[in-house]
Amino acid sequence: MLTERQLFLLQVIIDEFIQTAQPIGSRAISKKDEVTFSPATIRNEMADLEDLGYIEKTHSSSGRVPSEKGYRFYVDHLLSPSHLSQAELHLISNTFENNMVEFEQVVQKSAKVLSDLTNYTSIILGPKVYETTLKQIEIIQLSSYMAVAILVTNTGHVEHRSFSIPEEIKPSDLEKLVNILNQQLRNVPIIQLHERLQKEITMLMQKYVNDFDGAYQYLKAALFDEQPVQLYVGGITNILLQPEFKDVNKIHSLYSVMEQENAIANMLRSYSNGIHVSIGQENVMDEMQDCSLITATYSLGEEQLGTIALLGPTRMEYSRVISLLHVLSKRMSHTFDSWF
Amino acid sequence: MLTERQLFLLQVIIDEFIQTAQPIGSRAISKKDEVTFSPATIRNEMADLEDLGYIEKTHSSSGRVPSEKGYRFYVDHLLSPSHLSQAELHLISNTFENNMVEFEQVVQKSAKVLSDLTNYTSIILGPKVYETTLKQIEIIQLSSYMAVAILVTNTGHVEHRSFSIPEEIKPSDLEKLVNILNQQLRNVPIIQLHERLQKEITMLMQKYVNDFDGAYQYLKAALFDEQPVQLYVGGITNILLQPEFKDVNKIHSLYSVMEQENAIANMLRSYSNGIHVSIGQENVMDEMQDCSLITATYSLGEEQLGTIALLGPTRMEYSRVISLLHVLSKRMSHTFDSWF
DNA sequence: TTTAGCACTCAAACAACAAGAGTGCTAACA
DNA sequence: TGTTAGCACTCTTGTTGTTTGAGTGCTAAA
Repeated sequence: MLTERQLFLLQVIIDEFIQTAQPIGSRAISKKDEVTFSPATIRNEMADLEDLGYIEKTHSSSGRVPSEKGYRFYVDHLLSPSHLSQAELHLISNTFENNMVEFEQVVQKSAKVLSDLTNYTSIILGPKVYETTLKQIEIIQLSSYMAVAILVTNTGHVEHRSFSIPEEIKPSDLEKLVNILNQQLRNVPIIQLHERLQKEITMLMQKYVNDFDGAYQYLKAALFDEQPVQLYVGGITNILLQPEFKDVNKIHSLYSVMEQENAIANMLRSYSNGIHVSIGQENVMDEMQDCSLITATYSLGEEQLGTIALLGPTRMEYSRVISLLHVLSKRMSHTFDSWF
Repeated sequence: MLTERQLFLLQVIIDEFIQTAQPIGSRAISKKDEVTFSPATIRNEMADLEDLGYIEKTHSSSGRVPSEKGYRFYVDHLLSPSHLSQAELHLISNTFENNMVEFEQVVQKSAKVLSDLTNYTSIILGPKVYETTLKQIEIIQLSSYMAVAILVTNTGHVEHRSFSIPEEIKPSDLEKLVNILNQQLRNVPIIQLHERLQKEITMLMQKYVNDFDGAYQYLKAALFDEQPVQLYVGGITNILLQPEFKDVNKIHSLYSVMEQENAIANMLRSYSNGIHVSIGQENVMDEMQDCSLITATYSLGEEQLGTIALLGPTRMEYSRVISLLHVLSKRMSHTFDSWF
């Protein structure tokens, strides 16, 4: 168990290191106003904290630096909730007052405001469409052999896909098909579309639509193939401002993994409700083991829609970032709720 | 005027430097099989080439490095068209044989194949929608106070925008409005939409639709506000592999400017038909003055649609990149032509 | 005109050294 | 018994000097 004084010193060391990125020495600590005891005492305590694994030396006669275990303890036990400044709250409010009416817009602006306020990199996983329901399907013919299929969900999400129409299929067939699809599938959850289509509607359609099989084959690919994940990244260059990323190789490996949107998306999806902090080696992705990742979720009603995250060095302003994510995820959820 | 031998030496120096990124000395050149004269002779010639400004020394006793004037001369007069390898052509063919049916898909895959083949960064400006014509407008009501407007062009491009409906407007009004819009505006070039709407149709609409002014105000914002530019970037991390970008500050300034999509898009738009090479200081953007940018255009019929570009260090494989852009821009144009 | 020879220059790598920040330990102190 | 002053020791950082090697320019001979 740590003594009061050790807790205090650990907090001072981590707070200081987060600000300066420099190893902290006993003399520097003793100079602080809040500190009443001498460098020698501090050295003794620091030796103990080091034995316990909370801080480390970069070399045998250097000052101390928080270890990952130290950050973990700090996040779990020492964090005082930081209150955001008026200016920060104002900036967030401004972003959301801008009368936004689209998911994409909200998510994109949130990513921007997060990265602007923190100087870290924000990653937001766009709202998943699975739980939404179908509002309408449209097929619009562009030429005799091309058409675009459009699918609208109850949340105003629009998917579209162009496809080529085989010659055998007449426009009238296509029209009938769309009518049937809309009649039968309206308000069906997107995730059930494919199944419902195969089980219940195939028979019906074959009866009314000539060459249903041909049409269906094309339409299926156009409408129900899996859609690309939507990942919004803000302030990717902020990483370059951090002194821990002076090395081009580090930057390269981190940026490379950021390009793999699917992997990032899956990783983000794996976090449940609430705020999660992954420090250094705790991260699943190897390339992020010099970083900390803080995640939160946003939702529509009870339904968790997506994840917002901030990526920075392990020397992160945990307190501020957590408060910010808290405010922003609430704000996003609130905005979405207000629409429906 | 340069002598034959000077031309030859300039070519050798630039070719060699493009491969190695190291200053080239007289001895290294003399060792090449094609070179029959001695290091001393080469030194004399190099001194002349330096006086003329085509090559430079990095310090007083170093080997020579091409100057920007040297690259410019190389590109204008010395470039031998490189023939692409079977493997390269194959990779491009594979990309395009994948039965693509959408602009976005073609552009995105092209960006990827370009960056993969070159290890530079590809930037593609998405097809402009101005010259396309309106195929159809749809308005789909999501709830009593929200709707999504969808606009489809003859090229299968889909724009959509959610908007909130003021209470005064009845669904029936909305429906009438859409009908009139479709009747009057079908096949009108997108760029003329706004003007046509104001000049010719306002009167008609006011007659049939209650509270037209209210509805129009909302719809206008939803449909006709300027759309965000579409910029596709491939292989942004490739820049980090180049030895000239070991410095984090350089990377930061370049990446920062790449984030300003509008500025990049405008810059790319300013290039006319054909292939253009901007070397170092020739670039309009300050942040790119250590880079070379090579641009080409793609089109639909006679209509220039967009720009594809490659960004790399001034020490770029000009010959190969130009050949590649040539092939790819043709291939893209061809694909689009085949659709319409 | 070309080339061999040679003196000269500069960057890069390395060692030696001083300064400074910080530590651990011991002994004295409250 | 916990705290602190004092001191020897360690390691990084910055400076300076040296060596090595690649490359140049110039001169004189072929």
